[in-house]
Amino acid sequence: MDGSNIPIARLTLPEAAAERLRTLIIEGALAPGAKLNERELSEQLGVSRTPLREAFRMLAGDGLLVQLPNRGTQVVAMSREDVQHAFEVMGALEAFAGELAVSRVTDGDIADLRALQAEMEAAHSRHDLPAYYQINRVIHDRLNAIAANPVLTHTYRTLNTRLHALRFRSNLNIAKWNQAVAEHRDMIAALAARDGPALRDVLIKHLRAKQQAVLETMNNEKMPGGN
Amino acid sequence: MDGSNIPIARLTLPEAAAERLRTLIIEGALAPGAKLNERELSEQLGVSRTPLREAFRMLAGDGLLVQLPNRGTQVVAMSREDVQHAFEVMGALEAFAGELAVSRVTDGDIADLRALQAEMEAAHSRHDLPAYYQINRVIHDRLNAIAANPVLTHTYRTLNTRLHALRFRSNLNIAKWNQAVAEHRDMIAALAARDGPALRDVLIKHLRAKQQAVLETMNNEKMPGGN
DNA sequence: GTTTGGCATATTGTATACAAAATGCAAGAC
DNA sequence: GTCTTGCATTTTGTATACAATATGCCAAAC
Repeated sequence: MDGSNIPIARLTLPEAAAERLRTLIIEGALAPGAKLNERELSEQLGVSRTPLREAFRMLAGDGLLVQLPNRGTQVVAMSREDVQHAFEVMGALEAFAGELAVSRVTDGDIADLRALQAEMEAAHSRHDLPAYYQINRVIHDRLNAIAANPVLTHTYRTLNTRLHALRFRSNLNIAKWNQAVAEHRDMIAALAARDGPALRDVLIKHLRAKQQAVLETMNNEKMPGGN
Repeated sequence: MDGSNIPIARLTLPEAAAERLRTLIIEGALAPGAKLNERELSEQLGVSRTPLREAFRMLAGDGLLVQLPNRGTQVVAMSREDVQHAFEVMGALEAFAGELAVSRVTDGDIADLRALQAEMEAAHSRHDLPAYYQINRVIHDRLNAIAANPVLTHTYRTLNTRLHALRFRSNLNIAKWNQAVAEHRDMIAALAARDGPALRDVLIKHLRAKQQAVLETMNNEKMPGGN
């Protein structure tokens, strides 16, 4: 016996509801700050309020929702400061992932990453933004996988999701895009050279650029001083 | 008007239940791996199953409980690897907190920390372990406060709670205790000197020592290879 | 005109009832 | 004796009913 200890996935209603809500939030169908009416939403999702409320608790734990006692639940609306703080922590986490990756990376991993990098550059040169984002995500996930620390991966993922909830197709102008691709090249080079400190620097710089782009998007969308 | 936007605290039942459970888990009254029967526990806590289940969801999000669909909820039982991974991430987070703190610390902060350090050394020299732990916690919280990044603080706290759940009054022998106190001295010195890299090193070393102590405790308590 | 108080309504919080699934045991087959 | 099968029981999952709280409106007071 031993079916690999992985029972076939059967989502419970709260989990399914949470999954659905997560998507709605990230895609922006549920806007930041939006108040969620339990009865209404439960009817829309076709579940009763009980599992929906459990879904709320899960997403609140992930920082995607905010719950106020007796006043309901709303989609989190991150302030400029929140975004700054989150990106700072992301930077620290990814830098650490880089360090771990340096100590564990194999030549095979590097070959894989180089292949992905080539794909990314192809997407870049044909100006295919969606494909670029897609590969970008794969590369960062891959780095985390090489670091081989599930706690780190989970923490990173949770924070990243919260940031995605800003539906930040950030205004990535050509100059920034070029820079990002170049940083990715540096990243793989540092990893291939097993140069931890260099990788740290690249990753932190990379994250800071992303942060900058998102903050600029926020500035364009809402008035300064706003929430 | 502005009552500082802080409404007077009125805990809802799920929150109160979660709080209580958290304490029970950390104090070890609910042992790692223990299965939690909903009906039984709800009767013991004097609430119905509905709010208790919401409490379960919250604590699962914090990583203190594990929920298996249709098989109930149990207290998390961290493996050796889990502990290693968690400590690694804690180290990265605390090192980053140190960096931030260096850039923001005031002379007043340092005076406060020196006072706390003196208290800690007093507790150390009269072999008062509980007092030592208490002050130790205050100091680390203080460092986080100086870093002034709420996202970082929250992430750190969550992880730290999970580790506390190991009920690790780790076997802190005299040599290790001496070393820990010395590291704290170095920590404050590096902070006072505004030396970020030095503080990083001290904090990571400090965390590694803690990790070591906890892992040794685990080795003594259970058989190797075990969960 | 502004503020206060009270009521009607809407919404969240909690308990309970019912449904579905898992568990354990016992009887039968081999 | 061991393995399977089916049933009774327990436990978790979900819906719904009821309670408590918040919200919004309107009237009355100043």
